[in-house]
Amino acid sequence: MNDREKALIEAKANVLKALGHPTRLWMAEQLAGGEKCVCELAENIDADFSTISKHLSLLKQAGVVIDEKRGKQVYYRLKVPCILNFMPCIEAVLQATAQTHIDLMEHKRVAGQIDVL
Amino acid sequence: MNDREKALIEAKANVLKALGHPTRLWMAEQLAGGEKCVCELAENIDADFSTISKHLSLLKQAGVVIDEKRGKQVYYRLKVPCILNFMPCIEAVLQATAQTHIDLMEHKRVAGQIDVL
DNA sequence: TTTACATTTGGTTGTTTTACCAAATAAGCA
DNA sequence: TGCTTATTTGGTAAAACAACCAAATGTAAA
Repeated sequence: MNDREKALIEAKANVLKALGHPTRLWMAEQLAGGEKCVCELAENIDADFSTISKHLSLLKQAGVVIDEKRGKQVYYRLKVPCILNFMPCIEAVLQATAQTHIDLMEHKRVAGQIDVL
Repeated sequence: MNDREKALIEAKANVLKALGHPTRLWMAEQLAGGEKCVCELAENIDADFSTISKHLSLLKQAGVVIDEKRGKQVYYRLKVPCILNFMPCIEAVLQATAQTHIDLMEHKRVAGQIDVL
């Protein structure tokens, strides 16, 4: 792997990492419905304003959102809306995992191993 | 946001976080081409075997991959192949960011501000 | 049944992330 | 102008992460 490839994969990982936090992912999902100001987002997040601001700034620096100040408020919106197209697939991962757990449990029952635990 | 929604968003963020590391993202991309054993992946990664193993185990715990031991080797594969479908969109984010930088620089030139920096 | 190989686990350390508080900044309004 | 509201920035402590080394495990082959 050469330097260019390495830089590319790092950049991509960085975008995914930005979305890899519950608060930030939630924010991105909210913004999929259109731009919101910080205060609107904050209404539904139980965290300090400064924390919220830092999450937004991280999303911005990762290139996921852009901000625009209008009057007293700052509005954020998704820079590239496709960013949430893959949620169905992420959910499929979760479902596959859940199914694995169910299968495991059912095997246990079949084998009668629950009783001995 | 209720508990169930909270748990769901945390689970989804966890999958994204798992992919949000260059080594792990690279591994996932490799596995998109079919299963590989640890040693095959390791060939192209400059890190301790134990580090590699831990990255794989994190991907597994996030539900992104599954492993199977065959003989002396352990083979990993993507559990839900769609997981990489969104790379084009991630790349679009990077490109949008790059474009912003280019625009910024061009404005600077137009305004002749480079000289005064 | 030793020996060698492939991989994982446990422990440690340095780095990064996250959250909070307090203080700074920026804009509109009295 | 001075006040209030909206948001960001700086500092700090606690938690999580990533990498390494050494040691353990499981499997195959000698």
